[in-house]
Amino acid sequence: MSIDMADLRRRFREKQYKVTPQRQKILQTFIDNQEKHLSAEDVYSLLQVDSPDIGLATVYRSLEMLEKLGFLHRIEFGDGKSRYELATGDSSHAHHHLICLSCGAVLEFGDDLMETLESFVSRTADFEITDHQVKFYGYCSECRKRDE
Amino acid sequence: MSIDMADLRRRFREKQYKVTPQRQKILQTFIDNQEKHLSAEDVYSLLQVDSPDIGLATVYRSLEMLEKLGFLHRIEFGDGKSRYELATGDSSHAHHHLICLSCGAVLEFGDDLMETLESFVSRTADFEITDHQVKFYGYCSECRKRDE
DNA sequence: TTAGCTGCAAATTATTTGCATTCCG
DNA sequence: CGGAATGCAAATAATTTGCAGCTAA
Repeated sequence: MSIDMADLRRRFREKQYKVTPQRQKILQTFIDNQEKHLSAEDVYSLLQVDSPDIGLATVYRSLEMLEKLGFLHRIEFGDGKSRYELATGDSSHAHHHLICLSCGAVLEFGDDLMETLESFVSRTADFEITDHQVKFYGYCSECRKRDE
Repeated sequence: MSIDMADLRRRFREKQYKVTPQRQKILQTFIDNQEKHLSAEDVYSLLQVDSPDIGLATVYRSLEMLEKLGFLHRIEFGDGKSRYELATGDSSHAHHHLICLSCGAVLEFGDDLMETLESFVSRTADFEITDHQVKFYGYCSECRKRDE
């Protein structure tokens, strides 16, 4: 169910894109950091250790293409930079975030009610939905405990 | 149910903020453009006509404070710039967008199922939800008609 | 009066682009 | 080999900040 390098090779061939070591390492970075929401700069820093030769511009270009090919999903938390996460098969469809207005923590959660809402919207608005993104803002238990 | 200048005056007094003509005009711009999602640059341009003396930095600073006070909501469509919309009383709580991946159109829709989802999440994740934002990506009827 | 605002310009930050060089297929 | 991809540096674009002068309370 998860993405691997074989997928990458296959999908790239289809689209005539070249499988370069840079692109593989960038995708690998996401595979190795499943739970994180990495910005271009984050990916660049993580890669510096093993591949100090890779350029930031290449990271940007690769993130864009990996998103177009469906390997990654872009998310905006409103902090001025785009972040990406691995589009893991089925669940790629639902990435919901709980954003704490106090400490800025980003928690994840999965759900199923979304399916209901989605079909409702699709029917009501005559709009073919292919993906969705939900963000809930509020206060996490930690902060509530601390501030009460 | 909608926000007006009297609200602004009242809320500003509470927080010791000054009611300047610039701030009033910026809020007025949103009142006059209810259905739009305005970026800082958009607001600045709209104001140039009647108030060419207002600075872009002031627009940025005002948008930030108006959001903090709850007059505006910030939304990110992933196009590199932040946008704002009037936080209209109750319904401020729900701003859902249908974003067409083909033409980029942003349609709005309101719903009630969200309430259900919200209470579910709140219970499951021990997170006090104060606001949420939902984005559905897909294809609008126009584009589907054209491209089929 | 005076702390808070404003406009302007300069500084930052994220992202994009031009181009000579390198490399996958 | 040849077009696509890369690295670097320069260019953009959005947003922020420093500061001297203005103004609402």
